[in-house]
Amino acid sequence: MRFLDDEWILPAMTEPANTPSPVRVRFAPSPTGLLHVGGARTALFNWLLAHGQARREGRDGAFLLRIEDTDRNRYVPGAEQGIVDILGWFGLVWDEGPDAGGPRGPYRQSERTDLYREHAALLLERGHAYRCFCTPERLQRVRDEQTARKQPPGYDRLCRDLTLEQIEAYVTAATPYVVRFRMPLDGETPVYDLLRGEMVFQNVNLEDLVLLKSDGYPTYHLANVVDDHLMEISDILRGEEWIPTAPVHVRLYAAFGWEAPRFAHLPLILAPGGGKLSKRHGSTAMEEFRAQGYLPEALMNYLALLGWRFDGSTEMFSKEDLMAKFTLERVNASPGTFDYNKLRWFNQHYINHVLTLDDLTLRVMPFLAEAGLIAPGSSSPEHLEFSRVRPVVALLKDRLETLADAPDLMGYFFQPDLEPYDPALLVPKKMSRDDALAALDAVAAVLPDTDLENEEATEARFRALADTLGLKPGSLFMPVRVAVTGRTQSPGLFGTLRVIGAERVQSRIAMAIKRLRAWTAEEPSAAAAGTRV
RNA sequence: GCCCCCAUAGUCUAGCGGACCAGGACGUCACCCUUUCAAGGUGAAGAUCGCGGGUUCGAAUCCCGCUGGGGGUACCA
Repeated sequence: MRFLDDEWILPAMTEPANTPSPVRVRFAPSPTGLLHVGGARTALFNWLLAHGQARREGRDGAFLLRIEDTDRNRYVPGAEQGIVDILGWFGLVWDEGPDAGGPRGPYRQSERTDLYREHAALLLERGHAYRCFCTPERLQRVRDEQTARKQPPGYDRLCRDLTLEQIEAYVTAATPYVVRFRMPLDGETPVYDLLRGEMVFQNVNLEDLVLLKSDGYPTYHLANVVDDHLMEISDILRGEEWIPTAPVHVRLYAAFGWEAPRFAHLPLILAPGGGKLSKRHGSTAMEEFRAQGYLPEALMNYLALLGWRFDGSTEMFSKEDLMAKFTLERVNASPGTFDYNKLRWFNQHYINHVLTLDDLTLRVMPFLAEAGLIAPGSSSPEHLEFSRVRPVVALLKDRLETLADAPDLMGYFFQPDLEPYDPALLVPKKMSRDDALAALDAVAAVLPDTDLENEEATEARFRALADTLGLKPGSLFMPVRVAVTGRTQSPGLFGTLRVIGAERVQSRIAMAIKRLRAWTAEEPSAAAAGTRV
């Protein structure tokens, strides 16, 4: 199907009348620690806007990763790699970044300091910025005094109008200085936000923010504006905490003579009790959720819905669904509370209903290996433990809320012998020790010539046995369950027996009989008697 | 204190002037299924649409005020 010969269609194809403008967005974390879920959601929305919405609309969409490592004091070695790793695990891919490269690099701000210094100099030259020689101590003192007088704290602009002579004196004395932005003293600055519409700020309330620190590194405000312009960012999607300084950024673009990108300030993610989501409430870092056995799919689905909505009733969204349906227009402006419960529900749902058994098995294996239940190895179907783990996962996946639940739930399938358990568990309520013993004896007797592979036949046999003993089926099943698993809760008995295997089933029942006898002899006790009627 | 943002059940939300005595989901409770626990199914409770004024024939939906929650107020991002 080619249109090359269609003369009249050619011009339109080579030179579209209205070239849709490309959408270039960025996620710009600072490498100061682990990636917060809020940051992950910001990254997600950026990515969805560029790779999803923009591309669907026939525009170019690029997602860049930029590392904002301009704070030497908070820099954490290895944090950048951690962020790159976890974003990859989360499922995001970027077109340009410190690792991926790209035409607008470098993508690490510490490698762009010359650029910031040049731009600060430009602003100085044009009178849009000034050198401030105030010491941090003085600034602190000024703030303290203002607070004491119940005045709004802020820089008193002492250095805003120094004379040339004064400046020269400071410079020759090699006094350290910062470069501050010269904000208009009056008037107002409107900021247009894609989610909120126009927000108007009175310039009197805005400060002469520091652009270049005395160590020569830029602050966020300068680096951000310079980079976003140089990297041709079209849309800034960032956290709501940036709203207060957005007007300054707008003024900065104007001072440089640049067109400002569009802004969309994403709503904050709040903690269950209100306030910032912090350690006190539970996990906050993506790395922690990964370690706790959350699936990236579930996390993505949950995080997408925390602030974005498709139609109010659809809730299950795969990555592909989000790509196909996400629109910035449907992002909410109001903050949302992080609901650990709902996240768990999504995780459970993906584990039990979305992932294939093979996939789930592969993901569970590292957790089992970590707990020492299976041999470590690569996560692939070739792993020698795969065929052993798979049937166990099939049996227990419906009660797995996180992958990390696996070791506890599955231990007895992998260990040769059971961990010690309370023999009293072998005797169900309303049953006597002798009844339980009789049941176990009867089962033990029948086991050698029972084919556990045939669940239905085994069940029929056990039911008949219960009937002969005058027991309800459940009363026979429970002692067997406890004998074989060491606990009162397990998957269906016959599937459990099948997977554990005849050999271990027999030895565990024999052991249970032994312990039950011993237990009764040694402890004809009140506690045990009391639990039974 | 000052500046700013936000406001539908405990939580996430649908709703964008009349079809809403407000819909979905998590959570909670009950029942069903059942060999235990889950999962699953069915159903229920839960919202004076934060409050008060307007505008309108009519407001959860528009406007104003208040209250509440949150954010910012660094040579951190």
